[in-house]
Amino acid sequence: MTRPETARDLTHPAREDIHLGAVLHALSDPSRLQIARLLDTLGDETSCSVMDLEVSKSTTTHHCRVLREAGVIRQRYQGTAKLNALRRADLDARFPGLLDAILGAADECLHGGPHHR
Amino acid sequence: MTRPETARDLTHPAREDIHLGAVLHALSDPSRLQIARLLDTLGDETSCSVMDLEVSKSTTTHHCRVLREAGVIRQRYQGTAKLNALRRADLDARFPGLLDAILGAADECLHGGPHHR
DNA sequence: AACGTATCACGACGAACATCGTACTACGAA
DNA sequence: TTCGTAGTACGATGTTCGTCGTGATACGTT
Repeated sequence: MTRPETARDLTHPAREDIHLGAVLHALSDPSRLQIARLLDTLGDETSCSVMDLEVSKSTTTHHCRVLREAGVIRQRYQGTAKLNALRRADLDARFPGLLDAILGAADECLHGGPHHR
Repeated sequence: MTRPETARDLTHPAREDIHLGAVLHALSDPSRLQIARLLDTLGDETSCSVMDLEVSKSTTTHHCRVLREAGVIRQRYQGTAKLNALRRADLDARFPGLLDAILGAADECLHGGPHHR
């Protein structure tokens, strides 16, 4: 039956409406940065459920929403699952080098040095 | 009271103690991003007072403090003035390409819009 | 249709943040 | 020493954020 289209609409900002401040803020949270890293390593068809974050399910949903509204990821439904993908092409076009620098820095940060935890 | 020599001690994180999340969060604020851009264009000996931000003096002080504690800028006193400098060498060493990507994106962001200049 | 699974929307709550004004300190010059 | 300038510290306030639990929704399978 035709559902009232209000339910599963996912709004994404257009490429030119992606704002630097929003992207930086979105990726400044450790959970969200990890989501971005996961999507970068696991590929473009990663469901929310496979991300094993240290927060609850609803919080994960919230973080994915923030990332989507900032233009960092794209989300689409496939059955009961929601697949997430980095908007690499859009981000690279709008902010060249930014995504690579941040993801590279995150890798460096997490297992590159003798830092505590 | 146990006041050390002067109240003008400025604590900076060591290069290894600069954290990506703190840097991204610091630069996600428009005022702080602008401060970083000013320091990038005006050079390493820029006083707080020449930054003409749309916020009050005490708020500017606060933003500079956040940037310093995140490791983005270095501050030192010279007489009554406090000079600010980007910690470009430290940031480039720790997060290669990050600062350039962010500053470049900020320029793109501000000059690409439908505004003058 | 009924059920189970995956996900979301909503509301709540404490923590963190951005902002301000005022009172204060430090330094150089008169 | 007195004064003016540059910047700080502190407290207050309204806002945003991160987190959670609960109830609802959509989809595939039975």
